[in-house]
Amino acid sequence: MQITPAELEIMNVLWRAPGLGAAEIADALKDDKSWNIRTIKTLLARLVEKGALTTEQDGRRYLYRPAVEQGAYQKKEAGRLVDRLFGGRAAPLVAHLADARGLDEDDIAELEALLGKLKK
Amino acid sequence: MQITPAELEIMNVLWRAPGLGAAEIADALKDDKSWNIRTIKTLLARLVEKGALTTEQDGRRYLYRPAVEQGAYQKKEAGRLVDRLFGGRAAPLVAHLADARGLDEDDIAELEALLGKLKK
DNA sequence: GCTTATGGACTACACCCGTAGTCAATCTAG
DNA sequence: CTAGATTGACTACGGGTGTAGTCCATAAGC
Repeated sequence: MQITPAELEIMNVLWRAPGLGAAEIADALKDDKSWNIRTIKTLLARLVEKGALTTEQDGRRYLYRPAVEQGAYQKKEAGRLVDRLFGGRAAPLVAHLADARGLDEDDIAELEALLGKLKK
Repeated sequence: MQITPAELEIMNVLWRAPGLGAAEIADALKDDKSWNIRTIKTLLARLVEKGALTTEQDGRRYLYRPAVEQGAYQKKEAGRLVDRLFGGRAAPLVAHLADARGLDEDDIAELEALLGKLKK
């Protein structure tokens, strides 16, 4: 199930707030993307068609909610990136992230906890 | 400078061994991808056109070498993924990677060293 | 009640991408 | 020297993707 970058914007909204209608999604996105409502409806239709969203009739309109778990999707995509760019090794990716964007205190603490658990 | 997945396969070869000709690249890829030499040449032409490769004439053929650093490209793409999928936070990505693919001893050691340095 | 806004369904269209094919020139094996 | 292989340049083409437009039915404002 391939989700394109534009479609992902929609998914991100619905993962945060499942069960919105097209107009509400448009509203949630209006600050970041200047998308015509038609565009959003096209993306919604494609996502439904490819099984990434389910619909529920609500009067004259549909309410949309994700049919795929955000975590599962993130995991799959992260794995793909690591394979494509880093030959499957995760550590260099983390090093790059640390360098490019900097990890803050919380990130570092979180990672340390994670490593501790992994070493167990 | 957008590099597509297919183009990235070429870049990966040239990052490892800059200065190859089309036929040599085809040879380096023949085990993983069953690409026609035409396909490879098309990808090379597109990469040159978008400035990701430089060429050097060598008799009747070209030798290709990357015009972008692998590290810089990796960094940019890693950042894009984190933004698109994780709202900019790196730690959840690492958690996913650890979960999905498992980090081995070396990875863990590497990350610990990295965190140590970051905490400085 | 008429007009206008809104909903979903279907259609459009240009550009990108993967995957080659054609062509003309040139190199190479016999 | 001739026939085939190889090279880069250009062309092709179907499916995916971003970005809407059209159509028809219905809801809502006046």
